[in-house]
Amino acid sequence: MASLPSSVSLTSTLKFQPQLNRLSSPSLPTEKNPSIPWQRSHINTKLDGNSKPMRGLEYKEALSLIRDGKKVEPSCYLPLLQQCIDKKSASETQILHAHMIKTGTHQDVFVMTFLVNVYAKCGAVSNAQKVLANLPERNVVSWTALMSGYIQDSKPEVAIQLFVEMLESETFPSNLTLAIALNACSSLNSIELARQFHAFIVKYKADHDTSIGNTLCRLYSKFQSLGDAIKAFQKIEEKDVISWTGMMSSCEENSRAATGLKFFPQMLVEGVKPNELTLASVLSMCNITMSLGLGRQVHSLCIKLGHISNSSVSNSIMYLYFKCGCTDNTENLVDKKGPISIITWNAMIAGHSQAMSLAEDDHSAYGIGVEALNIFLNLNRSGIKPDAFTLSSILTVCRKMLAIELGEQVHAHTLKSGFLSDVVVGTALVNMYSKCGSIERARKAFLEMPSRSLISWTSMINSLAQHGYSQQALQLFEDMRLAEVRPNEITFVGVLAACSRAGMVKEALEYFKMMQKEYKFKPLSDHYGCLIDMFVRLGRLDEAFDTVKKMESMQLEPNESTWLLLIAGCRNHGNDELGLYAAEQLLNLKPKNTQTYVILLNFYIAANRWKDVSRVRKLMKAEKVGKLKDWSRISIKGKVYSFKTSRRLHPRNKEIYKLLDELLDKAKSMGYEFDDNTEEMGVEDNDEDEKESGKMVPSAIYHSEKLAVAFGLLNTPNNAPIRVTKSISMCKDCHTFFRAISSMTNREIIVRDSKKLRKFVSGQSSLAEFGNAG
DNA sequence: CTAGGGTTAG
Repeated sequence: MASLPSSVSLTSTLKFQPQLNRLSSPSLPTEKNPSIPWQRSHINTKLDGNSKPMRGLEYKEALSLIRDGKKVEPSCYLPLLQQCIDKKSASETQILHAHMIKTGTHQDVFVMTFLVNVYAKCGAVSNAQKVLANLPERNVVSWTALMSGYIQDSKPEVAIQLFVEMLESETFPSNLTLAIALNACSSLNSIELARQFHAFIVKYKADHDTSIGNTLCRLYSKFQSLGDAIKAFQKIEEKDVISWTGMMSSCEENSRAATGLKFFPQMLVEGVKPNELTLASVLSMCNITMSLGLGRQVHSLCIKLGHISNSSVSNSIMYLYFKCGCTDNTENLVDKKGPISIITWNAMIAGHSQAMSLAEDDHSAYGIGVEALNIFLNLNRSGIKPDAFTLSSILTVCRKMLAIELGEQVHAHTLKSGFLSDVVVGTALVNMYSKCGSIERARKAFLEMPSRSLISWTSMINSLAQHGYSQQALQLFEDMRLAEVRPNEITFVGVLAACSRAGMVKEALEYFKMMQKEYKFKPLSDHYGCLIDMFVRLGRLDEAFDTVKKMESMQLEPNESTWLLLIAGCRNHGNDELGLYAAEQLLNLKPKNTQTYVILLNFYIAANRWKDVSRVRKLMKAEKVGKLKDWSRISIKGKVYSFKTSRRLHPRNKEIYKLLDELLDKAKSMGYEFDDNTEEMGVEDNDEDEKESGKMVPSAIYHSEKLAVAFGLLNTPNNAPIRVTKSISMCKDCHTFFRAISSMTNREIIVRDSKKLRKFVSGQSSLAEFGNAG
């Protein structure tokens, strides 16, 4: 038994309202109020042992006696009142209440106390209040019931007021009362008040109690104070499954899934058995952190504990396997007895969509995308209707596959099924169109949205910035602020990118400042990246490098893209010393990476440092660094055709090469000059002969994208745009050549390579550049 | 009273 302090002073602990300061101290347990408040389950508003749910017959008997207006034992009302709670029926409660008054039962304090509880739980707080007012004495149960009622009635402040009155009337709160009071703090969104209650709780050593501790933990989590949540959790003497599950959920809510997962093995070690909710929570965190290994173990645990048939659990596991690209083991997870639920379908599609980002290269990502589309087709064949989750996921798949035609079909589907008004679907459409090269349709989709979220605005701002529409991006940012939508860090990435593309140094620095001063956002690597990019574009390399140093001083490690930006700038503006430094940093950061070596090589080639070129090549050989795969692809009528530089794989290659040669001649006559790059593409060798001859750089005349475009010209209608995707960066010559072709053939040519999207219309080109989000 | 639980957009 917990010992109680000899006197209780609330004035030092609870300072919510001025009147609290006038409180007298509640007295110690008395006959009137005999409970030791923080003993768990000592007081319970539910019926205790002798009033288990009545058997049908007894219940009916009691009911008929009451209907007949006969007097019954007070305890007969209890199961009937319990029924009223279950049904949440205030009117039936009133009928019973009237009967009690008629038969004199309203003198029974115990039954009437319970009646307060019933009214409160049925949402009839005023009735509860009246009953309480007529009671000769109040106890902790009736006070607590009333508080609970007011919370349900969305009047937490009244509940707090009642708590104060309760103390004034020298009634001690039970652990349940305290838990309810804490919930009132939660509803009032007042962490200050919660801390006062917490102090009160600590003072009476109730923080060791399981229910109280659980409640405190969740409360602090809600107030985004995870440290306090963990402290509250640690104070709990007997941590039950709810404590552990709550602690882990709290971590998840506060974006600390990895921390949350650490509690799981501890829980098992302490011998607490996880239930379905625990497992669902753990799996959800596995999904966030992509913990496949742990996920597998949890999977077998779920089977062992018999929870695998729980659909939340099995869908979570399936999602994990798919998103980690691990497609075995998934068959058994689908319940084959009934129709597959839409959530299961969605988990499969979303899993594939996520897996695309992890794929080794674009080619395998494309394959996973095709899988996702097949699942979508099967879903439609099964007769189940796709929902907003399905459509937004599948639009993301289209975005990642750069499949604008498919995206258009899904768009039509969306319109037909009425999900176009869904904000997430609308945002997915904006991004799909933007990434597939159509900023016009992205903008149209954005304007047609009935409502826009922070992410919608951010997507549109970033899209405009990526397509080089800096002014429009900044204007939209101002519109967003006028619409009173609060931007976040990623919005500012778009804003700074817009400034960077347009060389607006002054504005960029202003927004950078605004972000920190007005919005209290700490700059991220991406924000610095935009500034570095801006200085690099302007050839202000010193300032670019200063920005890198500034970034380091802010404890932000420069990343791959930081160094890549610097290297590109140094190559364009001939700063060998800084460029080499950056290249070496990159090599430290990503050793054995093909891209890194190619960059290093190109740097030396451009600087005519041939000794270094051969040194790096030897190093690549010694370290067995792989080569990049180069191919270009074009999709015509749903079929995909792949091309490789200088290869003659396609059955119609004669026509293709003939057309290319013709176009080349014609372009030359119009002033185009072929520029065979000395640039090392680091691509895989086309065949053994070429390797033998030592020809390291295949001629740009027949680069794979040229072959693909020629094939497109041959096989699509005269006015159709030609869309080609390429696995690595496109070279300068192809760029100039496509400008010429677009004017000669009067065709729109769109090429998406690993970094940029280029659009060629009537001899002009426009560029969309995608950062990491692309 | 503590316990929500599968799947969507930057």
